[in-house]
Amino acid sequence: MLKIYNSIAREKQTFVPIVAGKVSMYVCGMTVYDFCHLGHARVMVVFDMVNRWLRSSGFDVNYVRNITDIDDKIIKRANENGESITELTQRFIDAMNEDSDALGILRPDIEPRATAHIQGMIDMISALIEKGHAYHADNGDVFYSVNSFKTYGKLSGKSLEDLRAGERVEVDTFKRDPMDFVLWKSVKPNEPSWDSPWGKGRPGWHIECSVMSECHLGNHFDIHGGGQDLQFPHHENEIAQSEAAHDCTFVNYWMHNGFVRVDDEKMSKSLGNFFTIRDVLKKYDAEVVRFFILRAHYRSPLNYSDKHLDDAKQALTRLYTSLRGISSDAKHDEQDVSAINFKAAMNDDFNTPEAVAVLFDLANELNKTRDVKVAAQLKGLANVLGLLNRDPESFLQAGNADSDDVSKIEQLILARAEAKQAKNFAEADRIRQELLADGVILEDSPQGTTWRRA
RNA sequence: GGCGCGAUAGCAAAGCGGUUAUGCCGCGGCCUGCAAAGCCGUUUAGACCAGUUCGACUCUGGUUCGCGCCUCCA
Repeated sequence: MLKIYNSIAREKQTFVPIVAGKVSMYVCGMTVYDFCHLGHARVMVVFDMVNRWLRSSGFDVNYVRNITDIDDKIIKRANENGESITELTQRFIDAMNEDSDALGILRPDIEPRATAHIQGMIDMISALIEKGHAYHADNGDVFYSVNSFKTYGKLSGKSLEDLRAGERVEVDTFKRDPMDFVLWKSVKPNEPSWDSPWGKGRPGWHIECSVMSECHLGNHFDIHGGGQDLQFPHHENEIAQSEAAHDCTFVNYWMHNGFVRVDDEKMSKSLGNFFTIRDVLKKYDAEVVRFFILRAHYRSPLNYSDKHLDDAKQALTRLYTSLRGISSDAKHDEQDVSAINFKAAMNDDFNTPEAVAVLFDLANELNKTRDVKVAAQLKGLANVLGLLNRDPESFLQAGNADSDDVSKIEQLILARAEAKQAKNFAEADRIRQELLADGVILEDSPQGTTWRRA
């Protein structure tokens, strides 16, 4: 029985899908005006893990992750770069896909783009106006009237009074209430626009997700995910829009992943303390990054530093080392105690740290027994998390741009073998040290010498 | 100011009202020409103060500290 921590209920709840055996899941994806950073990596990896676990539990999953390809920052960046919005967004969609592929993320079933759903947004906004939930203001914008939605604030636990009392509510004279948010922005010079009943303009941010989820998953679906920072106002506003437009519950389970932090502060664009995925991948193997994310619980904060990545690398190396020299398939036995423990952990709100601990228990058992069945168990369970898919040697020997090339390493190993043969241990040790200085560790065994990178 | 989350060993990170989490690091041993890896053993816990209980890291209350949201953000 899968339990999910439901943000809107603030507790773990047993997951019951709307349609037995099927799961409809929508995750807020990227705004494509720049490279993805580690915070984005976390959302992608976390919901990829959720997607994989649901599928391996037998659910027929329909996973939708949107792409926001029109918004203020995109327009601004395109103008700065002197390129078209289409060029800019396509460039960063391509980059996002490269990063996501590197991290071993399965593509969502559908990746809708906001600009392909303008008509749907116009339709929903019209419906909201008709029902008295939105109004066309004097400045030409269309606003959502938060007062018209009695349960506004139920997701984030905020009340309109408290929000209005907050210090940071910006005053906009065209709004009926300071908390009203924009559904449609009237056109401004040098901005893209679409025709609408309210004149030329473009959509506000929140409406796209209400429309794209409706289009691909219907008015009412199972899981909606995203980073914690989207809980308010984005997801709160989505609920207001969708539930007002459809008169039914929008989403059954809300999932929010925790932040990636740097020095105990949230990694974010505005703070400027972010690391792009591609920069991190220059230094660390993508699987190490994936493992680093998965060994923490998805709702916990995750501190990023080289030290923590190094630690994750060491740990993952232990798993791969245990698999060295054993060829097995990646099929696990569901009845084995390890699979039972793994499943219990994953079904407890996707407790990947505990699931990963099961992998280490198996690695220990494998090191002792060298049993092919244990190897298959380890690989099979790890694969559910998108880990340990590679040949161990290729992981252990993977280098980067400035690594020594393999032929040089093999030559030195050969020379060392000769020295050892001649009992010239001083020379043998000298070669070992020489390679070690270049980050190459040699390991002698009765079958010969193997190597890996530190 | 309003709302919420957290505090676990040297570092990271989970479960659990009483029984080894797990990984890295450290230490001792086995193994090795020497190493590395591995195996065996082992040192470090539960911010603070009360309360509940036969028994609390785990439940309750308070204190302190940290973080997040309330503005674009994954």
